[in-house]
Amino acid sequence: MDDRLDAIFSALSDPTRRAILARLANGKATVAELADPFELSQPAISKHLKVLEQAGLIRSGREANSRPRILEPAALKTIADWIADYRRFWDQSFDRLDDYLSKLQGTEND
Amino acid sequence: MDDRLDAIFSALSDPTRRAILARLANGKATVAELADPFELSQPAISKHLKVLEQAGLIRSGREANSRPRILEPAALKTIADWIADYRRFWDQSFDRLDDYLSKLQGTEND
DNA sequence: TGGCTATATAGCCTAATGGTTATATTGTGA
DNA sequence: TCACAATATAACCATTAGGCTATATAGCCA
Repeated sequence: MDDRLDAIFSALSDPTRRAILARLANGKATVAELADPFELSQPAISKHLKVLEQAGLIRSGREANSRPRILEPAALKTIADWIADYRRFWDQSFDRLDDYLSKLQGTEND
Repeated sequence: MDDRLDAIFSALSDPTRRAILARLANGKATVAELADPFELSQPAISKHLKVLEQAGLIRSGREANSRPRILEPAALKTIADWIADYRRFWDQSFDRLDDYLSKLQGTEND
């Protein structure tokens, strides 16, 4: 688990990779499409994609001639959960919020 | 802002540094106390602390002969906010939750 | 099948990271 | 003030990361 957190946080520590994730939040995209906004070489982008994929933040698809990437939200949830343990330090209303969530699960989520 | 995110995510990508934060979640601690659980040299810990401090995740105090560290939650909130933009991808009840938060701000937070 | 398109891999370079030991700095208290 | 305790800094080393160019691979289509 420590290793997963290492990989995910490390992957997110690069602005190019975060920008790639932001792009993928709008839907799947090919490597060429993902590379387009940057002044980096294609291999550099492929490397970034490999880092993201190994961290579990994205997945590769298969479509005709291309290998489109899609977002893999579970990895982001992993670190969101990690951060949640610290939430009480900055969010005073967190306890009430947590109560609400429990109720929501019990009453509406069926 | 990109630079801040870089620094914070990068600081969090190391398990030693995350363990240090976890320790500081229980309250302030001296460098010696923070170093104790690890088999690392004292300078190695000081380096980690410097990384955490430069990322804004901790602060140094001054107390007699020692320089105790304390948690600085704002930096964690910074990345929590970043992740929040992706929350919809894994949390279906997020929209309702968001509504609730707005109401909470308006009615109870005074 | 041959060539084009899309992407991946290899090999190289430089800079940054994380560790070490040795040493400097700073404050406390006898 | 002197010595010790707590911490920081310096100098060094090995590994990793992120970039590049050149080249390999894989699938589609004429």
